[in-house]
Amino acid sequence: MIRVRFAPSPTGYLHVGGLRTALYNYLLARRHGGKFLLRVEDTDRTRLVPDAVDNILDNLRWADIYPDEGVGCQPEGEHGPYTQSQRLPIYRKYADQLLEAGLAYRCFATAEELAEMRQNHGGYDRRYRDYDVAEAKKRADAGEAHVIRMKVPVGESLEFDDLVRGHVRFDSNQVDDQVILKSDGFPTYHLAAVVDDHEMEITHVIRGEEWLTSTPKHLLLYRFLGWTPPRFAHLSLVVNIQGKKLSKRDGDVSVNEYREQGYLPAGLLNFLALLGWSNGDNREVWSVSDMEKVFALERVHPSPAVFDFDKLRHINQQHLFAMEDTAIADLLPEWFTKAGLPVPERDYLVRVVGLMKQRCSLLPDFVGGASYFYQDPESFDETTARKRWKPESGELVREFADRLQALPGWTAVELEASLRELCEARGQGAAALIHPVRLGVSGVGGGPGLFEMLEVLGREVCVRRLRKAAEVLK
RNA sequence: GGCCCGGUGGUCUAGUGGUCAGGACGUCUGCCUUUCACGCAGAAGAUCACGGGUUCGAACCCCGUCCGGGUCACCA
Repeated sequence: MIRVRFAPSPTGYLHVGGLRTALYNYLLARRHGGKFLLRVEDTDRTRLVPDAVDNILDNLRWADIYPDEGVGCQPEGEHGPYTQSQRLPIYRKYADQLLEAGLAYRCFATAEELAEMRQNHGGYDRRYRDYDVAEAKKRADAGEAHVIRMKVPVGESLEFDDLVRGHVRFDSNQVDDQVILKSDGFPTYHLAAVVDDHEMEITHVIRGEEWLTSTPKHLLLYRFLGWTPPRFAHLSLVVNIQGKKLSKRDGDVSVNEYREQGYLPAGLLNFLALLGWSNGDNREVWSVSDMEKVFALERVHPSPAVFDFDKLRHINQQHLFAMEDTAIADLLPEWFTKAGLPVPERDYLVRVVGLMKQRCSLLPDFVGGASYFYQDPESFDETTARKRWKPESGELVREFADRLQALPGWTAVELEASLRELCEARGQGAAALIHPVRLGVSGVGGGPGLFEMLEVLGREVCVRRLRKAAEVLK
């Protein structure tokens, strides 16, 4: 049984790169009928962000890639607790075990000493590695602050087969005697992750490339503890156009921001999946449930990927196009509320969606980008007015408004017939009225087919707006 | 700087010895249309980072170089 985990640290909000990592983990679990767990790695008390866990949970729920086990589940599961700060005795136990086995040692170097070592010879000089054990214990028992470091063997080759990068080899001489238990009694990432991954029976560790170089330490820890390591898959980073790790300076990096801009979770997820994964068949539009059926780490490739906003928008639009008008309409009320507009009646909204769908790529496009369906235009686009509003337009529009007032039916077909009839009677081409009417009724030069638009808008609204436009424009 | 990973049009990618190097986004052109968009048709855009090999034949295999990134914390 495959068991994978997404293990964010609550030092900030969920990042798009984090969501991609979570997605790949989730997909692998689904593909093989395994379990996807969520573990919170909060061992750094200095960087904790109070509502980070809530944010991560909330965004995962939004994306619908919710864990099967762990934080956020009710109950959490049998391998808990899944929050590292609640597992301190466990880490302590293993640290002690390593101490007793002589695979780790107490180190009393102060922050000042370490800073000096870094300056002078570029790293910890292992000064306590061979320090007398009894003496060290005595100092520790006396309450002296210290950390526990792992005793990394000298001159060994540490290698493993990464599922996305292939064979990777490190020289143990490059690995420092990593701190595994801090002086505050909390474990570092290295110990905590290894212990938890083992105890939680994780089979595949899928994480970002930034962890690649610490994998040899983890391998050593597994060996020291007598455990079999899981398989590893190191994902490339999501980078900006300059090739650097995507950061706040590059714009929107937290999932929240995409959510607030009105991207569909399906669109964001699809786009993120494509940043490093492809099925090899030229298909690009995928639902999560379709990806679940075919996802394979072998098809994830190792080079970094640039986050391309245009492509994201396009993928999102594809998902929008694939949705039923009613389903889109169901998502819209909150966007009206956000825009400070009353929520239109549902049937009306569904009709608007039908007309606007091809013209929208984000949810708020149906609101702000179609405002004339909900409010009379406050102004008329100047460029369009200059181009389309002729001296005789006012009179023509006024006449058309009168006709609409009296028109027996109100279908697009009847509206069109009426307009063309009037134009013919006045010796004008239809365009002479079509464009001014569009401008008058919507305030802008583009939009859905005019007659469908008038039909949806309704008689009263059209007549009112046209009369107003004929007055205002000249 | 040491170590590690990466390198196919601007971007995401397909491709593991023989194809005109395929697809998508974006860009441009045309068609459609009452407009915008969608859609359709087409175009431009790649010395497959570079240099050596191996081979009858390399984007694909080997070596070197360059460039980019990651990592070297009592952060994850």
